[in-house]
Amino acid sequence: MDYLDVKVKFLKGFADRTRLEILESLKSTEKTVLQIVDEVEATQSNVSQHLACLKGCGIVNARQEGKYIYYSLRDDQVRNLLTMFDTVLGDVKDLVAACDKNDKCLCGKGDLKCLTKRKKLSP
Amino acid sequence: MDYLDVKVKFLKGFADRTRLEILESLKSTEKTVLQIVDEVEATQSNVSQHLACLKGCGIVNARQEGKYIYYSLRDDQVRNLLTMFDTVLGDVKDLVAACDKNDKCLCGKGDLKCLTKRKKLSP
DNA sequence: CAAACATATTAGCCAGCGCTAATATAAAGA
DNA sequence: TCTTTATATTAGCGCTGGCTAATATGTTTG
Repeated sequence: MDYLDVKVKFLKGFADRTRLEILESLKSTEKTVLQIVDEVEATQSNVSQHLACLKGCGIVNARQEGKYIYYSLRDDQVRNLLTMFDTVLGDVKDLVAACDKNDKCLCGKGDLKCLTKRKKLSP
Repeated sequence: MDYLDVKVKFLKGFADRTRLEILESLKSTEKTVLQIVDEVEATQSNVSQHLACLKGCGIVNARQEGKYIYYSLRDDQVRNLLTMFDTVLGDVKDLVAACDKNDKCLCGKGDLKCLTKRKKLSP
């Protein structure tokens, strides 16, 4: 696993809707798994898996206290990165949102091949 | 497609090895598709697809000049983001690289379920 | 116009990974 | 110890999306 692989893994850590919701909820303060489950639209199992993923990607930390496990953003660098995502998106979000017209991939679930769809619609 | 979907799409744009290589090669100056193909380990078709993707994600710009199309990083915000990735990774890259031991997902190609593998190894 | 060059598009394959449902582990309290 | 509460793990399904190979589109030049 070379440096680029590590970078890809790290970035994939952010590139998921549920994980972004979890990170958003951790921005203010550390939280237990159940607290996160309450704030996010996902099951306990699902949240646990995403937290394991975020931890493995170096994005969050875990701290055990009795029967609770508190998760938090790893450090201020990660917090800054999250903020920067929003800053950069401010400029381009409208362009990026115009999915069906310009591009073909990463359009999210159920919408994969915009081009394919377009062709099938106009025979 | 709400704001979170847009954010996910934008971040997915960065979360691929080939695309990161392309972006790295565009960091210095704008380039044509063939110039990029030369610098990156990928076919022309593959690079074209990734460029379409990066453009749709608002990460790169395209500028036609005669029969050539020059691609470049969208703006300095994107450039800063790329730099910041490396900065943040500096702290955690060793931890993130230790994949097989701690976590189960986003380990890159061919290594998907580390836990499953671990169980199969110890019966 | 035809040939050559540059880039984009398409279909199809298959691995990655997010989700659910069920089960396991672990800590705390009765 | 037995039960309850908190979290983690596993298997398996299904969609996503990256890759290849072939073809199409577009632009320049002879």
